[in-house]
Amino acid sequence: MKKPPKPSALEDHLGFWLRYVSNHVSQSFGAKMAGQGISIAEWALLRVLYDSNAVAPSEAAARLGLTRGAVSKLTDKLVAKSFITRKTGEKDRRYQVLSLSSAGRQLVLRLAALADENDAAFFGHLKPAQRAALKKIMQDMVSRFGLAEIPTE
Amino acid sequence: MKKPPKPSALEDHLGFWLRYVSNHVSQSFGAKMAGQGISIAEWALLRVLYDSNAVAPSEAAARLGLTRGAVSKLTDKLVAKSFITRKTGEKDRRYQVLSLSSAGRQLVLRLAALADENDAAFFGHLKPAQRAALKKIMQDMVSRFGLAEIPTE
DNA sequence: TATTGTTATACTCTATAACTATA
DNA sequence: TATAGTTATAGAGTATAACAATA
Repeated sequence: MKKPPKPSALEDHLGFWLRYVSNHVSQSFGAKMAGQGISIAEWALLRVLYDSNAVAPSEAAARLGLTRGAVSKLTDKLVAKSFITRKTGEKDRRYQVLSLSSAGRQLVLRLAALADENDAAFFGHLKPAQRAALKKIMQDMVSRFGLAEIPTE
Repeated sequence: MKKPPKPSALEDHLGFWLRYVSNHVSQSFGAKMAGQGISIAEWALLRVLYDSNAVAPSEAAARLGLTRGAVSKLTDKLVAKSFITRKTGEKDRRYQVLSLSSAGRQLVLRLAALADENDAAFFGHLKPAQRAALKKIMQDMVSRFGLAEIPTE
């Protein structure tokens, strides 16, 4: 009697476990952001603008790995919520200048605190050495494989 | 002069790095599946059916953390591709019985091999002890936080 | 009534590519 | 022509909830 081949199970893969945990961490984070009326993609854009205020949409798109169209829509939403402003460039009127409003700047501080909180809730129980090792492995992989796109999902 | 507060950066969070890597691993895997004409969600359903052939859609939905509606559509697609069959239950005609066709069974073997390949490509460079530690940490988190939904994305 | 599976509808997120205005 | 931003369209994936068949 021939026994059926036994293909690997989902749980045999490290990628499965990584995704499992990562999905939950992100969902939890997404829920915290949603509680503030902000999507994760919006958060990423806000965070970019906090670091270098006055960024053109095309530049933001490049940094976030999104299309200009996607950034255009994110911008619409954030402008509608008064967290950012959008002005036409002075020298070259094709460009726009995106900047955080002061409400936007405050929001980023609040969201960053939530991000810290979320990370602590999931990883706080690990020993510092474990956290460091985990981070190092992930960062190594990013450079080893030349992984490009930043997670915006 | 008051200096602006410095909120944590995206890269300060372990969750960010986990997602960064996980996204790439999954995208790569998804591309391999797509090469076989199968989505990741379809793959997950196929894999469930391989383990216990003759599963009701509602049961599959429960195992995968999807709605019955979602499973209904996945089933449509897989039946159309002749990888699974769908019969009405004999005892209780409300239930259906989903089973792999022999083509489906072969497909699962092929896909599982691709999954192995994908995992090896990303994690093969790690030392066995590192892989084990990584897996352990992830599994610990799953049980520690009672994370329920299996990743189907 | 309760449950299974189906389906109509909607929503979110994103991409592609055509379009407008500016250069 | 070339580039920035916009927008029309589409597609993937999923949920909600109403529905038909069956129990």
